[in-house]
Amino acid sequence: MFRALDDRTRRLVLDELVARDGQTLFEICTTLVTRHGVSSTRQAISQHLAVLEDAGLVVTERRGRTKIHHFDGAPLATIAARWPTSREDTP
Amino acid sequence: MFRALDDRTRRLVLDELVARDGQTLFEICTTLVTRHGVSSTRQAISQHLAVLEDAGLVVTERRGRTKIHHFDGAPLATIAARWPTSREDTP
DNA sequence: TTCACAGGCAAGTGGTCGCTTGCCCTTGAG
DNA sequence: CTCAAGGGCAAGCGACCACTTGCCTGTGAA
Repeated sequence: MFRALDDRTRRLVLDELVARDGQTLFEICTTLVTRHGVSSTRQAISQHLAVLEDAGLVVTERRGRTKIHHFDGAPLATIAARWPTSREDTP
Repeated sequence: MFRALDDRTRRLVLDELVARDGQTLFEICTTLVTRHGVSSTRQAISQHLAVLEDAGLVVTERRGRTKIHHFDGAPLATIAARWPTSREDTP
């Protein structure tokens, strides 16, 4: 999961899915190109989505011949559970 | 900072600093070897600490000829600020 | 002052990552 | 049925990363 976050494009994909949940692959491609300055092939985005998916940050849902992508922030909780995020350890 | 988290050894270093704050380089090396199964050179750990330091996750403090390392979880807050960690977005 | 200790700098190397290219499979529309 | 749309699989390539090796710089103790 930490590897999934270590990429600017993947973080932008997460941003986009948080902004508009339930997008398809092509929608993500176009919004990434237009809104953010990302110019990548469809395959690149597809591989990024695969990494995000098996990191648990993105859950997919087949809908006919399209594939809907949803954001899931649950894995991020392991970060806050592992290290103290702020000054709350020994006050 | 995301790159700093994308490494098992660096995450273990953070664990060690959370467990016992204010260790030197050699202390971190020995505790990493004894407590966790890490076998790395001193140079490797030094480079890891450098990455963690300029990610802001570790702050150093020169004390004579030794260097004390402190953990700082403040940069982790940017993660929770950027994406919803749990189901709190649109309830 | 002298010397051992804690740490830093720099180059080289094997491995992994991100991206591209090319081809294929499944599904819904006509 | 026919065929184009949405997406997946796999190989190849360039670039970055983690680690090692070797040498060097300050600093405190004897």
